[in-house]
Order: sequence, then C-alpha cells, then structure tokens
Amino acid sequence: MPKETFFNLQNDKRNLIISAAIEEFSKANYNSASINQICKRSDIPKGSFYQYFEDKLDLYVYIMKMAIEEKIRFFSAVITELHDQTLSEQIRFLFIKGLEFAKKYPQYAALGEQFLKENDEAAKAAVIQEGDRQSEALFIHMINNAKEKGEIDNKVDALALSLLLQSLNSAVNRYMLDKFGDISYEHAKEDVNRFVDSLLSIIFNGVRSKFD
Amino acid sequence: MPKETFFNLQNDKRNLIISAAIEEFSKANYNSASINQICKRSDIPKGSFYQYFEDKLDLYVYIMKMAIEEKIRFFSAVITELHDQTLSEQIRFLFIKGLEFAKKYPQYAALGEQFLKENDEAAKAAVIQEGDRQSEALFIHMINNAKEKGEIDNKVDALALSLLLQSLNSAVNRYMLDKFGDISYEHAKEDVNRFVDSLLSIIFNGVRSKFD
DNA sequence: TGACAATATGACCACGTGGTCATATAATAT
DNA sequence: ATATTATATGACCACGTGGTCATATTGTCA
Repeated sequence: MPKETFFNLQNDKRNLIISAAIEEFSKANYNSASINQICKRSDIPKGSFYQYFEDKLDLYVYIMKMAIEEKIRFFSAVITELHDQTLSEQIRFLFIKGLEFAKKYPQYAALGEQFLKENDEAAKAAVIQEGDRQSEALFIHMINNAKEKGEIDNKVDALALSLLLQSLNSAVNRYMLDKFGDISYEHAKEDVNRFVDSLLSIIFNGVRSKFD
Repeated sequence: MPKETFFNLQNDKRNLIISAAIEEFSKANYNSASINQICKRSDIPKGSFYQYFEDKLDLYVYIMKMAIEEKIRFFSAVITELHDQTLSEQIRFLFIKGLEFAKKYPQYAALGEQFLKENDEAAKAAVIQEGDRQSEALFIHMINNAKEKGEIDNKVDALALSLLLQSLNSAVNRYMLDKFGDISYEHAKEDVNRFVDSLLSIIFNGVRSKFD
C-alpha cells in the first residue's frame, strides 16, 4: 500500500500521479514501465515518489487494484438486473456492458488488456492473490442456472461453454479495437450489436444447416 | 537479415546462438529481452554478436520468421488432407494439429504466444509486414466452402465464426497450458479430445435445448 | 521565537541496456 | 614470406533503470 504521505496529498496532485501511472502501466508491461516517466509526467521529483510509495510494485498493485475494483463495482451495479432473463439475454447483456465499461473507463480497460500480457510472475501474483477467476465462476453459475431451467441442453459442457464465452468476450473487445482504434461502441452501435448477435446466434443455434 | 558472417559460422555455433535467442525472446517481450543474456547463454562476446547481426531487431525478426515458417510448413503439410472433410472435421483437425505443433515445437509455440503480447509497434510491424492474417483467410475460406456445400447455415456470419474459431484455438492452447503446465497433449489425449469435442458440439449444434 | 516533526528535493549510486570500435588473431592469396 | 582480407574480442560509451539519502523547506506546536 502507498504510504500515509501519499494519502495526505492534495487531491489534484494525488490524481495527477495516479493518472500518470495509469497511462504508463497501460502502455507498457511491468518491466518496461518507467518510474522516471511517471515522475516526469506528474511533475514530481524522484525523491518524492519514494516518499509516497514503497517501490515500483507498490504503485503497480495499487493502480491495478483500483481498476479491478472499478470493474467489479460497475458490473455488480448491473448484475442484479440479470436474474429473470434468459441465458442468451444475460450473455448479450454482459457483452454489451463489457464494451460500455471499456468506453466509460478506457484506461482501466487498457490496464486490463496489459495485465493479460504481463510476463513478470511476481507482479502478476501480487495483483491476483485471490479475486481472479471470478468471471469464470460467474459464467458457470449462469450456465448451470440455465440448465436447471431447461433453457439449454443438459449435455452442454459448462466449463467448455464458459471458456468459449470468456474468450469471445475478449475477442469482441479486440475486434472493436482493431476496427475502430478505440473501443468506442458509440461509433457503430448498430454494427456492434449486429456482430454480437451473430456470435450469440452461432452459440445458441449452432452452425449446422437446418435442412440437414 | 543477419550478416553473411553469421551464415558462415559452424552449424553448431550458429544453432547455439539461435536457440539462445529463441529462449530469450520466448520468455520476455522485445523490449525486455536482453542481447547480453543471449551472448552469455551462447558464449559469444558482445562484439561478435554485432558481427553477425545488424542490431537487436535484425535478430528478432530473423527468429520470428523462422517460427512462422516452421508453423506454415507444418500446417501446409497437413492441409491437403482437409479437402474432402466436413467443416466440423476440418476444424477439429486444425485444433488438434495446433496442439501437436505446440507439442512438437514448444519453443516456437511459446514465441508465438509472446508475439501476441508484443507491445513494441516497430518490432511487431517488422515481423508482420505481410504474411499474417493468413489464418483468418484460411478459416473464412473453409467456412464459405462449407456454406456452398450446404453444410452450414447460410445465415451464419463468416467473419464472426472465423473470429470465434481463432480465439477459441488460442483459448484451447492456453487452457491446456494452464491445466498441464506444458501443452503435452500426450498426457491426456482423451481429456483433450473430449474437451475439443465439447467446444465443437456447442458450435455446431448450438446450446439451446432441443425440447424448446 | 525556537524546537521538532513532516515533507520536498535532486544529486547520486550500482547496474543493465543496445551499440561501437580499435586492436588482435586467423585465414587466404600472391 | 608478405600483403590483404575476414573474423574475434572485450573495453568502452551514453543512457536509462529502480532506488537511496543528506539536506533544504515547510508546517505545527509551545
């Protein structure tokens, strides 16, 4: 955790440091990200940095936890609406919300993408500890629920489907990023919706010709 | 391209350098990978390195191209068998072959994984130039082919399905890596086959209960 | 005003980086 | 044996890294 001195800072200054750190850590992995750059960008001397943080890892973990907490907050505000929907609606909902999150907090989304690429085991471990694997658990819960309701076939492998959905989720983000530069769903709301529908239609109806 | 001097080297020495480079570039991204480490590991002086290569990028591109060429060679040796199979069989085939490639050339597979994580735009661009996007084209070709044969529904979005298959392919690899440490398909041949079947069954039959 | 603690600061450290270059050595041709 | 060319080598360079620390500045009590 950052030192007390950091939290005693004026809000403006503290936020400036935070946003400088977010920018740095979302553009380079842990090893390549530079404390010097963060200091320059937030206009604080090197010495001050080490008054505020124990070391590089301290800042990294702090920033990553912020992003994770924001994402959890965003989704838990939304997840209560899911209960009485079909699995298909739930999944569409999560996909679209995922894109909305990336639009609302592009830096946090970028941090997440960067974290997926992280090579440094120590940095990864420090961030994860526990808390991850949650999205997998969420998907599996939704799937089993849908099975009980008879909404999807009991023969469907929950883990396989969950993996499929997760990888799809990041694929959608990457697709948007590739096509529009940023994940700004606004540009092409219809386009995105159509794309998500195509994916969901494949998953729910299968690919096989109905005239088989 | 490496300098002539490099290709005049004795095979042993040249291969030692190559394998040292592969190891380094598969464990760290372009920026973090270290020439010094490569020199140490292959027991050549720094000065010699720069007799053999123009610079770091020169070596990086050379190594990555080797991996790509090996993968293309591996798949093109296999792809002729695909023609008279159904799409489902084709896809299973590619998935399994992908795992086999990762088993046969784990270092090359690791290089590929690392390349997916690459942040350095210049390094990425130098490797790609052209030549990528091939796997996407292959999938789309297979899909459209299957449509013509009436094998899959015409309404299925080829790009969406192609994207789904690609992301799934890397997801399967990652899943195996996660579960077994390395991608040694041998350990759990049945397990893997069952898992791939589950995924394909979802894609082809859809998820929806047949009693709807 | 003086004393004490909290904070701010940048020169400095040891080290690792990609890359250079003068020199030594080996190989080849005359 | 001599001259010429190709190769081998490691000290060296400028720079960037994460991190330290003595000192200067400020804030807060009495």
